[in-house]
Amino acid sequence: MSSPSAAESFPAHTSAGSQIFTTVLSQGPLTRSEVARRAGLSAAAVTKAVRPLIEAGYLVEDVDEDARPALGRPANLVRVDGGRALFIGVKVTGDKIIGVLTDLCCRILVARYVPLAARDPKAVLGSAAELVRELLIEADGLGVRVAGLGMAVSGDVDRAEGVVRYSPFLEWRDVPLAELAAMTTGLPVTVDNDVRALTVAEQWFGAGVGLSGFALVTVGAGIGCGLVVHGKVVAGAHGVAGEIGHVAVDPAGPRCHCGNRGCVEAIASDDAIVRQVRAATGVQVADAVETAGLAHDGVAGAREVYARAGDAIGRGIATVANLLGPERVIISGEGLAAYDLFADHIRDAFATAAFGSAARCDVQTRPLPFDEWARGAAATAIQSFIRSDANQHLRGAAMTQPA
Amino acid sequence: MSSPSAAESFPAHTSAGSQIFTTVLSQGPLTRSEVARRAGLSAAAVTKAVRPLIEAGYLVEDVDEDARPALGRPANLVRVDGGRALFIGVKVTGDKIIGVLTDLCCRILVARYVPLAARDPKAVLGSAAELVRELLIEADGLGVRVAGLGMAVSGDVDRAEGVVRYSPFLEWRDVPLAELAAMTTGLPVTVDNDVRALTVAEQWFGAGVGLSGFALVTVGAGIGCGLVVHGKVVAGAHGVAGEIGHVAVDPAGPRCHCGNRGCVEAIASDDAIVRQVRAATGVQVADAVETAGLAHDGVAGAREVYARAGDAIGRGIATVANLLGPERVIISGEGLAAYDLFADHIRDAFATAAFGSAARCDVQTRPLPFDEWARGAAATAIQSFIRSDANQHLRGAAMTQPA
DNA sequence: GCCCCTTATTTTCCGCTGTCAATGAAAGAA
DNA sequence: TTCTTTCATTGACAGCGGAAAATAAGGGGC
Repeated sequence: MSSPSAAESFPAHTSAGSQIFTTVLSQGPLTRSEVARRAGLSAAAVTKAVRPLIEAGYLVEDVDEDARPALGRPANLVRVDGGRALFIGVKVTGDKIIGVLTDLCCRILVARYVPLAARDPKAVLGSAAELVRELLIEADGLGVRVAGLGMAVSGDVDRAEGVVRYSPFLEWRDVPLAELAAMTTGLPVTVDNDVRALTVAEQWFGAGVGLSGFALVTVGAGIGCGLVVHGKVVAGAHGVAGEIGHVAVDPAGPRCHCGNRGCVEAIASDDAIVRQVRAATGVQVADAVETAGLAHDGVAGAREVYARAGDAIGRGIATVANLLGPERVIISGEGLAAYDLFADHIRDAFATAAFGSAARCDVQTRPLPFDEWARGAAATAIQSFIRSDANQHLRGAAMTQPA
Repeated sequence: MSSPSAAESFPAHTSAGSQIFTTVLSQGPLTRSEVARRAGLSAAAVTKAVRPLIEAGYLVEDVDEDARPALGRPANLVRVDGGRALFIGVKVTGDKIIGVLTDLCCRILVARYVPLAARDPKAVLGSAAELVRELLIEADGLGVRVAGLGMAVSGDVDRAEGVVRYSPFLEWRDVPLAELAAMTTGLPVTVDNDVRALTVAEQWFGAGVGLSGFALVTVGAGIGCGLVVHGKVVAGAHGVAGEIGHVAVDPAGPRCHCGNRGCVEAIASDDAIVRQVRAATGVQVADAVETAGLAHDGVAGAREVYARAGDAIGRGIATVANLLGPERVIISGEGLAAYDLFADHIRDAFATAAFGSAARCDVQTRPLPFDEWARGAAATAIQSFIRSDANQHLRGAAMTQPA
C-alpha cells in the first residue's frame, strides 16, 4: 500500500487486535465471549482490544434481544460501524473503469462507470482519477472521510510493491500504479490482481468467511480462480496462481490463445462459447447473450456447446478439489447468467472427476454483479487499512522457515 | 502426537525459539546473525533462544574458518547436534514395513524391513512393534535415547488426532494408530499420510528448504503429490489433497480404478504402464522393470507408452504450477528409475501446458530410495518433538479468521 | 424482595517475550 | 596502538495476553 499522507491510524496495533477486529468485521455482530472463542483468545484480551476500537468509533455495542444465553448475564453484541470510514474500489477492464464507494463493511454505497478510450497507464490513470474525484464528492456529501483506494487489475500484480508487473490485457509492464494513483488522488492506495481482490472480498465479506481453504471460480469473459489456502490468498511465486482457465482438460480440445489445447478457457469462456456455437449451428451469434438465447430456444448445437463448457468447468473444479481439498468452491462471474445451461453438467463432471472425499467439497454458486469486481478492490483497501500499522513488520520479515 | 510418558521436553517453548531451532536445523550451520536475518528476529532474541538449546545439547557451536566476514569480528556458527536425539520412522506398505533409525538431523543411521503377512491393524502393529524393538536396540547401542516414532500410512490420516481415517490400501477405517503404537512401544508417536510425511522431510531437510511453496510429485506404484503453500503442508478439508494422480488429463484416456477416465495415475503409474505395454507389444511383461527393459531395448510400443506417461505427468505438474505457482516442483519416487524414458516428455508437456510465468517454475528430479518414505515418517516425529510443548495451544486454536 | 446460580465482562496483577540501546569482543586496517 | 567493522551479549523495558478474582446482570426458587 502506498500512502501519501500520514492519515490517522487504525487503533489495533497488536496482532490480536487486528485479528479481533477482522473477526467482528467478517463474522457479523458477535458477543465478546464469542469473539474470544473464534479468535482463540482469552476474554480479557478481547475486552482490552475492543475498548480502543469502540472509543475510536470503529466498533459499536448493540443490545442483544435475540441471542441471549438461556442462563446468566446477557451478552452485549459488538459490531463494526460501517459508517466510520469509506473506501473506494476501482476495477479496470478493457473498455471501462468501474468504481464503487463502500463503507467499512464493504457495502456498496455508490457505483460509477467511466468509459475508457485508451489503455495506456496515463489514460487509465486519468480516467480513474476522474472517477475517484466523483466518488470523493459523494463521500463528502456523507461527511465521512475516504480512508483508502483499492485498484484491481488483471495480470501479474505485485501487491506489496503496488506495481503491475505485467498485464497482457492492458499491455502494461512494471507500472508503479499504487504510487502514481497515490500521487494523483492523495489517498493511500492498494493495488492487487482482480481475481485475488475478489477473493479477498469473498473471504472477508462473502461465502468464504470463516473458511481456511476455499476456491472462487469466476466464469465469464475468462475463467479465473482465486484460492485461499491456510487462511491466506495464494499469490504464486511468479505472480501466477489460480489459472484454472488454463488447466487443460482435453488434449483433443480446441486450441487456446495461450498456445495449448483444451484449456477450460478455450472451451467455456464467453468467446469460446460464441465461437463454438457459431461453428455448431452456423448462426452468426454476436455474443454470449445470443448464444444463451439459442440454447434456451432448444437449439441442439448450442445446448451441446454449453454441455461441453459445463463439463470443462466441472473438471477444472474437480482438479482444484483433488489438489487442494478446499472446504468450498464458489462459482461466480457474469457467465452465471446462463448458469442453468451448464449447472447440471458442472455438477456431473465434478462428481465424476472428484476423487474420493474431494467430492464432499461444498460447491455453490453466487451471483456476481459486475460491480463486485470493484468491491473486491475496495476490500483490499479495507484490508490494508486495518493492517496499516500493525503487521507492517510481519510483511517484510523473512517468512521462509517451514511451519 | 500421542505421548505416553512425560519425556524431558524440548527447551524451545517460545514460538521464536522453535522457529530459530527449525531455521538452524534445516538451513544448516549458520551464524547467529544470519539466523536472526532469516527468521526475521533481532540478534538479541537469537542469543537468548540459542543459549538454552546449547545448554541442553541440541545445538553446538562451531568455529568458522571459511565463511568469516571480510571485516569485523568473526562469526561463530551454530548447528544442530544430530546425535543428541534419535527418531524412528516407519512406513507401512502393502507387503512390508520399512523402518529407519535417524538422528535429529534426519540422517538415516539404520534401515530395516519386516515382511507383512496380513494387513489388519493388529498384524501391522505387531510387525511394526517388532521392527521398532530392533531399532531401539540399535539406538541403545549408540547410547542415545529415541525421542519419537513417526508412522506413515497412505490414505486419509488425521495427524492431529493420530487416527487413520480411511486407508483403502490397508482397508482400515478410523484406526487410532498413534494411541495404539504409543501403548505398544512406549514412545511418543506421530502418524501422518505417507506423501505428506515425505513432503515434510523435503521441506525441512531436502529440496524444499527455505521455500514457502513447492510441490513434491512421487512417481511409482501410484502418482502422489505433496504440496506446501504459505510455508505449510496442505492437508485438505476432508483429508484429501495433492491427488495429482487423479487429475484427469485426457477424457479419452484409459479408465482409472477411481472410476474416472484419463487420470494421470491411469496412464503413468507402474501398473498402468505395464498394462499398456502388454497391450501395445503383446509381450506379457511382469513388472515395471521389464517394461523399462523393453523400452530401453528400443521396442517402439513400449517407448510410446512411456512417452504418453511422461506427457501425462508433465501435464499434471503444469496443472499444479498453473493453480498454485509453486517455486519449485520436485519429481521423485521409484518410477524415477526409468526417468530417462520419460524425462523429455515430462519437460515438453510441462512447457506446453504451463501458462505464462508458471513455466518459470523450477522443475527438478531427486532420486528417492525406498527408505526415504520411512525417513519422511521420522521427519514428522522430529517436527512433533520440536514443537512438543510450544505451539501446542496454537494447534487447537480457532484459526479460521482471514489473514 | 432476597439469595443463589449461571454466564458475560472487566479488572488487576504478572510472567514472558522480544526489542532497543549500550557494551563487550575479535578481527583487520591505518 | 587505535580505529573501524561486524558479531554477540547484556540489561532495561514496554507491552501483550493469560489467570484469577471481582463485578455485572439476568432468571428462578422461596
